[in-house]
Formats: sequence, structure tokens, C-alpha cells
Amino acid sequence: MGKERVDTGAGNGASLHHSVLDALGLEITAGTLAPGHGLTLDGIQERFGVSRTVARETMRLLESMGLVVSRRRVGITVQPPGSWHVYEPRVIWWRLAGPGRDTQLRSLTELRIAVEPLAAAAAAREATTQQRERLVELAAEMRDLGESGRLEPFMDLDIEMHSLLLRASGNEMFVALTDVVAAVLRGRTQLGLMPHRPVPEALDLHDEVARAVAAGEHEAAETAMRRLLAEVRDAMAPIRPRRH
Amino acid sequence: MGKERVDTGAGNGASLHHSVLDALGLEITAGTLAPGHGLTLDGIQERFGVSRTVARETMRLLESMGLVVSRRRVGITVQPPGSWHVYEPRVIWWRLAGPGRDTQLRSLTELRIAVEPLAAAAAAREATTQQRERLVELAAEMRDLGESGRLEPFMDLDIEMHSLLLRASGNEMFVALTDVVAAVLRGRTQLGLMPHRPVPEALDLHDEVARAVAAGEHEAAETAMRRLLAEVRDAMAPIRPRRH
DNA sequence: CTCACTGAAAGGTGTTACCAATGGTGGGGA
DNA sequence: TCCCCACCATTGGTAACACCTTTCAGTGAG
Repeated sequence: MGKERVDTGAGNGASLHHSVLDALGLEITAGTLAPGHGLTLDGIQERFGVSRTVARETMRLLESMGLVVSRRRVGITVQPPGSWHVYEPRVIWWRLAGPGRDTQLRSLTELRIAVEPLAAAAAAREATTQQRERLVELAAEMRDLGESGRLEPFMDLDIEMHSLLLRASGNEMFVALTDVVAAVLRGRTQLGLMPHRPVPEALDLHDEVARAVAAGEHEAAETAMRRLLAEVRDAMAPIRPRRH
Repeated sequence: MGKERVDTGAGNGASLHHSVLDALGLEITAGTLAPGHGLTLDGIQERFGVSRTVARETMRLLESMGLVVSRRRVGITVQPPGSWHVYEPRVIWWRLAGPGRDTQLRSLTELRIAVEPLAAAAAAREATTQQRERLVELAAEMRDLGESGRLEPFMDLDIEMHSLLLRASGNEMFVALTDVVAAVLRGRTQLGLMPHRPVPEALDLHDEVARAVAAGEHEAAETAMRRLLAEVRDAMAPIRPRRH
């Protein structure tokens, strides 16, 4: 059976267990490795051509994300989605890369709808002067790019603005969602859920949010953000998989 | 300094690295090990009397939570709070156990205020018949216990009701916050932030939420939950550390 | 035929020793 | 003074081993 190193991706800076971790994480979150499926350390060693140490470390990481449990004699068992740590950045990443993509995108969007309005309100209270200035600046730039239909740079600004709002909220739990929101916005564009040209309402609402936050009007900021996200949710509705 | 095994808790089912992980996690989140502080595997081995393997595995775990980074030749460096994975259950647990307790409680409460109203609305749409029935049942029981001033079992029901709502929402991101909400409610009671006898308004609002969800009136459920949480936030205000 | 005991095997847990890679530090030369 | 290079501390990775828990099959008694 020989050694036959698989060498996933020529070890491009990725520290060995990282590649193994990625491979297994993807397979489990994609459902290729169904819940209840059993793994063994020996199996992992053989399959990826790594040492026991590496196999054990990746297994520990998977376990700490709730993707597997490890028990003596019985081995490593794949866990059902309900016990996955869905806020773990890598889990989110894997799910967005796999077949669960639009389900994940939908539940994350619902999370955004919950969090971002309050984050905007908090930002209106807590943001620094520089942050407020940057916000209105961003909204203006977004209008320019949006009206000229340049989707990629528009998305970058969109990400920057929402990230800035979360950061400015001063709540660490909100700040920690920065990457999630960025991933959602990127995924949404990649999935073609954006119109060719951002709708004028969205541009207006971004403006409104920025100005409200800058002016410290937290209620206005909250409702504007709520309307903005309602817009986003409606734009997403077309790909509903369940009842129409 | 010698060997001096620390033996945190006589290995009661905890698999060795778990005790080391807990000890280090607590120290880092508590700030005892300040950001920038350097650790080495040898140091961990010596201090806890464990083998290199165990030291390495715990270090990987800490790294995957963003508490440290590990680089060759440099060693293991404690990271600042900004890079911690604050949705990681163990990180939340450690912070609630340490001096950052009320800061953590406050930011988590703000998260609840964002999420739970939408979760209630979703529950009003998605809950099963059994879940709806259980909700009104719980609200009734809470009223009984609340009016008789039995705080501990009241808290248990409170936790059960909010957990049920999150679960019934059908959104995995909301469901995953079940433990967080439970921890907040428990922490709030332990910290003495609850009045001796739950205020009548709170009891009424729990009732209202339950009935609205049971009836499928998602807007009513959302606003009732919002008012309930406003109540909670106000009860929490007294211990504000910053500007009043 | 069923149930309880027993023993072996499977597979994670923990330890040790060793070599490879890497990047900071300090010394030496221009 | 400044730059380059060699050294070495420290993690990354491999290998081989002892140990302990848990499962499971086989066996014997009732």
C-alpha cells in the first residue's frame, strides 16, 4: 500500500494539518461524510500520508468544532449538523463552499437582519468622529460606483461600510460578525443574487444610514438599516428552496 | 519550581489536555496572561507536568480559538481580545467565569436584544403544534413560580422558554445561541441582577409572547419580545460601568 | 435458548526520542 | 555604520511504544 502522499495542494504555506483539516471539514459539512460515519486515526494517516500526531491534532480541531466526537475503542464519529459550531469561521467557510451554500446564506442573512439594525443604532451612539466621516464618504462613493454599474468595487465598498458599522458599534459580539457579513456579501455577488445595477433605493438607504449614524440619530439609523435589509431579503427571495 | 503536577481537578473524566486548556484559557481571557506574553511548549510541559503531545494539542486548540498564535522559533504568543473567537462556547464560558463577567453579560444581552425578537417572529411562523402548546404552558408555570417568588425554578423555566423559542425559529444561527442565552440568564440570576420577585410586567410579556407565537402572529410576537427585552436591559442598567 | 461472565482485540490516550524547517539574534566584515 | 551570514532556540513533523477503556465474541451454566 506504500506511502503515496496525497499532498493536497503542494503544502502552499498551509501547515499540513491545515490541509487535512480543510479536506475533512469540507467533506463533513458537505455531507459526503454522513453523520454517524466512523473514522479512525489510522485511516486518516493512511489516506493523507501524515503522521499520527498530525492526524490527532486535526481530529482534535474537528472535535472542538463539534463536527466529530472521539471515543476510545469506538473511534471518531461524524456528528449531525445540530452539534456543529456554526459560528466557527471555518465551519461557515466550508458550508459556503459546499452544497449547503444557499441555506447557509439565507440563515446568515436572517442573522444580519437581526443584528445590523442594532449595530447601526449603537454605532450612532458610539462611533468616533473619523468613523462617522468615513461612513458618509463611503455612502457617496457607493452611489458613484453603483450608478455606473461597477459591481465588484461596489461590493468592496459595501463590505467596508457594513464592517465599519459593526466595528463602530462597540459591541464585541457584533464586531465578531464582520467576517460573516463580508462572506455573505461576497457570496451574494458570486451567486448572482445582485441586480446588474444596484437599485436606487439601496443607494438611498445606504446614504440614509450613513447620515443618521453620522448625526447620532440612533433611531433613524436603526430603521433605515432595517429597511435596507428588508430590501436585501426581498432580493434574496427568488431562490427560496421551500414553499414559494 | 520542580515538577509539582498541578492536577486540576483529579482528572475527573477530563482528558488531560482539557484541564490544561481550561487553565490557560481562563488565564488568557482573564488577562492574567496579557496579550503579547510569550509561552513555550516546554514551559507548558513543565508547568502542568504533561507530555509534549498534550502541550501541542492544547496549544492548537487555543490557537483555533484565536487566543494565541504559534510561530516557529518565536513561540506561542497571547493574542489581544480583538482576535478571540467570542462565539466559541468555551471562550464565553471562561469570560463569564472571570473578571470580564459583566462586560460579557452586557454585550451578550445586547445580542439577545437583536436576535430574540426575530427568533420569536420566526417561531410564530415555523413552530410545531407541540412547541406552541408547550410555550403557553411554560408561560403559565412561570407566572405561578414568579408570583410565589421562587427564583431558581423560575429561572429554569425562563431558560427553557427562551431555548424553545430559539429552537422553534428554525434558523440554525439562532438555535446555536441557545447555550449563550442560558448562560446569560443563569449569570444574571447568580449576579443578583434579578429582583426578589419577578416584576408583573415581565410575567405579562412572557405570556404575551407565548400567546402570540402560539397564534402565529409573528409581528405581535416580535414586538412583545422586544418589549420584554427592553425590560431586561433596563433591569441591567444599574451596573453600567461607563457613562450613565 | 438465554443470559452472564470472560478474555482478547481494537483503537484512542499519553509518553518519549529524534530530525527538519525556520526565523530572530548577534557577531564579523566591508 | 550597516549589511550579511552563521548559529541556535523553538515549533513542525515523524516514529515507535506502553497503556487503558470499551466493545464484542465466545463460552459455559442454568
